[in-house]
Amino acid sequence: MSKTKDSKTEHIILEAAKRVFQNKGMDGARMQEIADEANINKAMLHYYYRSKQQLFEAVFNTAFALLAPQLNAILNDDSSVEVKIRNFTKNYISFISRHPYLPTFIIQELNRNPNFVLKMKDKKGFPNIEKFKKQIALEIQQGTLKPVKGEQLFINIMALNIFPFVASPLIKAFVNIDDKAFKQLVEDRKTEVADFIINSIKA
Amino acid sequence: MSKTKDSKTEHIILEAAKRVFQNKGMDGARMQEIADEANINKAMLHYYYRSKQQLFEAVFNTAFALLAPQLNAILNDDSSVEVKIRNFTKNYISFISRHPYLPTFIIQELNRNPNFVLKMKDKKGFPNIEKFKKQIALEIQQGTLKPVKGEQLFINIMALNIFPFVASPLIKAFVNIDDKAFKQLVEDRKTEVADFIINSIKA
DNA sequence: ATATTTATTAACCAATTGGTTAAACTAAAT
DNA sequence: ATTTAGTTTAACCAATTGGTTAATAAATAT
Repeated sequence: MSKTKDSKTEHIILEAAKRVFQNKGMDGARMQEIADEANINKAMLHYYYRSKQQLFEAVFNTAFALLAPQLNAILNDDSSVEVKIRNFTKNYISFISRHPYLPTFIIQELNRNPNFVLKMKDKKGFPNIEKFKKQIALEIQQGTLKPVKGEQLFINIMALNIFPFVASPLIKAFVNIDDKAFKQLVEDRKTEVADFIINSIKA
Repeated sequence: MSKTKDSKTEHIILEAAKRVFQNKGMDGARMQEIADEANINKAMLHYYYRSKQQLFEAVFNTAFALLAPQLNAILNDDSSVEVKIRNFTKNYISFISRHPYLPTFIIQELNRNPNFVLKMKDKKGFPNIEKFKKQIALEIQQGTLKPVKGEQLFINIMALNIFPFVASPLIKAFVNIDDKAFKQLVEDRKTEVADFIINSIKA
């Protein structure tokens, strides 16, 4: 941490901005709405964050900083692939249930501005897949896993865990269930998804 | 088809609107930009579609109408689960490669306005999961499939097929590959994903 | 040919939006 | 006590945006 300042107002603004950007996106969000949400004069937003763009980036960065360690858990942890997948699935679904807006927000904004992710890649703590790939190759060689490419397995794990949250309105409609049933279904996935993956790749 | 009209201009506008809405979304799109894209006066947009909202809905409906039959393929086709999954995966990935904007657009806009999907549910042709659930239950009983809930399997199939397209900027960054390598990776998934699923559920 | 309906355009408009400014208020430093 | 620096506000501003209008051009019907 470089800034010891972090005035109370600054923090209140960031929290309000988080809530508004989260479900309106950059384009849909209005500075006035953020100000109202923070019970504060609109000029304060510019006083602390200069522009909408900079306020947005502050929100995006904190959101991403929250998500990245979750992914690093599965990429860099030292336990066996099976244990990692079981832990990750349970933890990740539990994590997202507490921040359901997160993946949608990040994915949506990265699609809007794909070169935005490049700035992130340099920062330390940015998820890197290399160690995971080596581990997969090793376990295949040891005979505990069927042959599978690390990249593809990683994508599958991400897809199975994240997709239901990103596409929740679609899923609710197709499967024809209400919010409560959806919540239960997601809860079930904490073990369901891990079993599904392990079943597929275990030798 | 009710309208034999469909003037040429009307069609040009819809195509232009598709392109703009597709990568800017409802909030980010500008009527003037759509007009420019169509090489036409902005007033024409209102002449044919009255409002931005109605033009958007026209675009959304055509997009959804394109996607729905793809999903019905796996839900209502009569072949075995294994065959269906193999066919669907290959066809769907090939389909989306031709319309890479589609799933992101639909998911993004449904998240922006979740009750929008309710209007869709009434229309015939809206994907329904019931038949698929019965088929899964039957094959489990016959001993060709391991026990698995139809809803969860359906979600897994959707997730594995759709997610890479929705989260492509994120995946490219994590797996550290460029557009070309990503394209190859997606191409590989035409068989990869089917194998992954079948491996997991086959008794 | 002429009237009438349909298509198209340029100019305009009111509302919204991100951002600024100058003045006022507050708290800390002298 | 008073200067000083930081904080907050109301009012304002220029640009943008979705949408309208009135006039014109093109096609269709009579």
